[in-house]
Amino acid sequence: MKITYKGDYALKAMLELALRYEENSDSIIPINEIVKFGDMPKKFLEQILLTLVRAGFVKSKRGSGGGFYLARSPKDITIGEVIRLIEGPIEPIACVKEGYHGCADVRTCILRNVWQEVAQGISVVVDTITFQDLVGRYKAKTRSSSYEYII
Amino acid sequence: MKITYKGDYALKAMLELALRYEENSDSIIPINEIVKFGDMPKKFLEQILLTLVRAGFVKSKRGSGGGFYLARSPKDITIGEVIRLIEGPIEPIACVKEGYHGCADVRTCILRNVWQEVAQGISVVVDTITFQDLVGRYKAKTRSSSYEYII
DNA sequence: TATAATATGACTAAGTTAATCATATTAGTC
DNA sequence: GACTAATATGATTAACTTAGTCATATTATA
Repeated sequence: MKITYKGDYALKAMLELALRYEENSDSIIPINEIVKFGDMPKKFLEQILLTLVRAGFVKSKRGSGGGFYLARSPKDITIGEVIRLIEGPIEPIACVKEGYHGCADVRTCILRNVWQEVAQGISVVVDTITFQDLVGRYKAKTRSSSYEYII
Repeated sequence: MKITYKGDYALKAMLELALRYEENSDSIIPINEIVKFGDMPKKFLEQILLTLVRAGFVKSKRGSGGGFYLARSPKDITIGEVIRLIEGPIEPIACVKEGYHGCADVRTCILRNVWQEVAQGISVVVDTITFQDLVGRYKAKTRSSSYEYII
């Protein structure tokens, strides 16, 4: 039931871009700034951002003055989409065969149903939270209790 | 968000023991019988059963005529307990420091909250389903649609 | 043209998973 | 009491994944 650092980094990077999108939807964020807040290895983050770019969540601009920015509004991107991109399906176990109809054995089948229910439980959370929501949470937290914010 | 084969095997073995417990709570099941239904490598399953024994879910009897059996009634064991034993905490990311109060950075903290919500969603499923429930599902399936059962 | 930035592919160390192998121990059965 | 069927346990391993690093190419701006 684990998420990898890759997924954690991807969400943190997206959150940073979403925060900047809020300020100014045209601003381009160099990777160094994302690294600065997220405490992530730069080269690893490059790979992750490349994946996000290819999937159409993020756009990039090369050359000096270049960087990354959200391709869509934060309110139109759920964290579930990003998690699935980086981590694969949220179902704990995928059925091995494509286009299968029922499992070979009832015992196996019953456990598959459980995994589907677990996936449902996860989906309810991650497919309803958008990056807009996270930005909102961020603002609420920094406004109401900024003294908790340790640099 | 994956479960490993180890966890899947553990649940399948427990389900088998629960089915047998239903029939006769005193019966001892040799590992070969568990293997037969679960399509699991025997030696790997031995390791898993040993973990289940040490954790108190299962008891074993050595020697000829020996085998494994549930230590408690299936209605008193949730699948969440077994999942946690084999896979570790269901929280997708554990907070690094013990006894921490708040995260070092608000962005990180917000994502931690999301993981907690995901864990909650998983918990609602796995901590309410007992092996008794799985036995019930098994019976319902084999009764109502036994023709789907392919050997 | 120099430079600041991303793009991309190849490579790698460390850890995890899913086992296997060898051997010890135990408890019935003949 | 020897034999055998079974679990107990530790050591080892192949394959895979994770979390990176390294080297180099490309691009755009100043």
